[in-house]
Amino acid sequence: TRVEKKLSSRITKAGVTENLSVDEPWTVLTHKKPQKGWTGYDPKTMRPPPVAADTPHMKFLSWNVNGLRALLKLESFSALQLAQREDFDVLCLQETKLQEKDVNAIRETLLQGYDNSYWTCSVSKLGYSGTAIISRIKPLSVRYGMGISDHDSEGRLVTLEFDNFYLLNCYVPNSGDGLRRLPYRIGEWDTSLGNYMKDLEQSKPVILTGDLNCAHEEIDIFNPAGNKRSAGFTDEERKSFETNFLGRGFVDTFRKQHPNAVAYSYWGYRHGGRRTNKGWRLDYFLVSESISDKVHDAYILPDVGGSDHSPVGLILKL
Amino acid sequence: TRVEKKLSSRITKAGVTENLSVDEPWTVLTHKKPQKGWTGYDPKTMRPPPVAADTPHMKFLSWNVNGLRALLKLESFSALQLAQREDFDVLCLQETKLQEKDVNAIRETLLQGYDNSYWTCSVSKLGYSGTAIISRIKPLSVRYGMGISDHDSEGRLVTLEFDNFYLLNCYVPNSGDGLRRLPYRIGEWDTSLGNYMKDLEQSKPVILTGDLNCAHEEIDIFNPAGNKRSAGFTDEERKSFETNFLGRGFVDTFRKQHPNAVAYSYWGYRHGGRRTNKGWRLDYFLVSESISDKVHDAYILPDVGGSDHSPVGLILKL
DNA sequence: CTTGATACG
DNA sequence: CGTAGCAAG
Repeated sequence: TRVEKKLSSRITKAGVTENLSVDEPWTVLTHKKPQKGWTGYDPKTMRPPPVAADTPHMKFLSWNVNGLRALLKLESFSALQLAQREDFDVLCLQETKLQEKDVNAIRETLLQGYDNSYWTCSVSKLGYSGTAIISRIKPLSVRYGMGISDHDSEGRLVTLEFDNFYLLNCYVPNSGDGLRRLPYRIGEWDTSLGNYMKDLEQSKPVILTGDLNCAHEEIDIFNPAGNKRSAGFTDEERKSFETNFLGRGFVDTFRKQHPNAVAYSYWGYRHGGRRTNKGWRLDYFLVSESISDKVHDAYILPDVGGSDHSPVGLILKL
Repeated sequence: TRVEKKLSSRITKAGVTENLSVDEPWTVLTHKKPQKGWTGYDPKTMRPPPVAADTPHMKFLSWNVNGLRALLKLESFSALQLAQREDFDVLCLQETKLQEKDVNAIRETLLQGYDNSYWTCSVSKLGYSGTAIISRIKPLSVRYGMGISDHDSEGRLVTLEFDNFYLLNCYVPNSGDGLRRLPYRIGEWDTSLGNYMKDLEQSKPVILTGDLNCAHEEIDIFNPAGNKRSAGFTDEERKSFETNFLGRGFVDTFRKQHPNAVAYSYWGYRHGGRRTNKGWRLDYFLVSESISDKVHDAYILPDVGGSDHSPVGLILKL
């Protein structure tokens, strides 16, 4: 079964593998061309420019892996190689789909050099949702969930406290087929999360990363008109995104850095979305306004395969 | 997904493929050596001796395919090649795991030259059980089930009437984990099936083939001592096999032909059973005593892969 | 289309 | 270990 998986990945995801070949998705990008004063990442390598050697900074990667065990079975994927190539300090994962009983075995083998890892699993539905933060640096404190039992049974949120900020890794509930969960998502989850972030912000700036399950604007989705009633692009979710996050002082770092970039972080498996770049930008780094000018770059790594999402990155000057 | 399946089959089932390479399973066989007057099949090719050109006969193959759609996806499997190689007149399948809605598409593409096919599916549990008979010759009549509604909802039995016999293709209920279904299996199914066969026998001889889910004697299983409480080798099932079938005048054709052959037709996937020949003989051709001397040969084709069972064969002189 | 849990073998 | 249906995305 291992071998089978690995071969299939090679076959079906050819070109979106570890060798960083620049594939379709990027060719239709309309990033601003690099120009004098450009701070964005290189549209050819899709990697950010180096940070000056004397500038203290931290590098974050955030990735909805759509099942961590499946990812780790892929021959085309190596966590170690990803770490060496991207050199992140902190890795945030969403949709690990792990059960509590599987966490220990995985945490110990996943990544050497990142000895601080914090995992949360859905206790209501096994093998569903699940998030984790894996860090080189030991945080000052850890919190699982937001302290509201209605929102904390699906392993969707981990908060780490560092010296200069809180880092929140979140997998926002999908509104689901027929938008059955839209009321919960908008009326309860998003508002509670916004409140929780504002609470934390009273002591330190906040970074929220993860799959926020909302493509904010038309530029963030391949077919805006056709998806007005699709989970993740309803007016309600987009409005909620603005009201609860942007309107409360959190900055969409990628969009701020790359105002005109058509760049996606998710491509559904269903209709060859990745091949045809029928994507959505659902994965974010939002930061408190007070630290938004410390962003060296926010970026997306669409060449990293193994999931229906690609990782997104943030480099923050300290 | 197609490609994936096919590759995996090549890899995991190497050696048990279409090229008829004689693999492990057979090397420990203790068939009687071919000798003067030997009528059994060649232990090297595992195929029966030819029938004299002027002897009218029919050739039957019977196979628990463990999911027909999965089998047909395998690159290593071709129904046409199987038909050409084995030249059967009638093919009986068990555990097709088809739903009614999938039958038509499959029946039309499965085998040219075998235009008479009769399919039955479980209506109680979708994708469970299911049997079929595929024939060159058009039968005189067809019957699905045995006319007892308690036993007819899982698509386990098809009866075809030919000129000189009834052919029953059956997938006997597995007694299940913890032997939870043993009482039903013994007390209801086996007895009802025996009665049904005796009823039919009043008009014509009967042939029963299929996965009878019982290894009759110690010789029919790799580890008799360790499986005394395993479904398929309990004393209750073995006794029922004798009482309801052998004791009522139906002959185990393979065992009659090859009294000392250690030969299996099933190897569980769970512990590399096929590789190590940890097998069971669960698949049979039983025939009415009145035609038991018309058996040219009964045999097993352990070199045919793609399922946890191998096909079994019968050649009957007419 | 893909993951994972579950039933069944 | 493997097939299949199911929920979920």
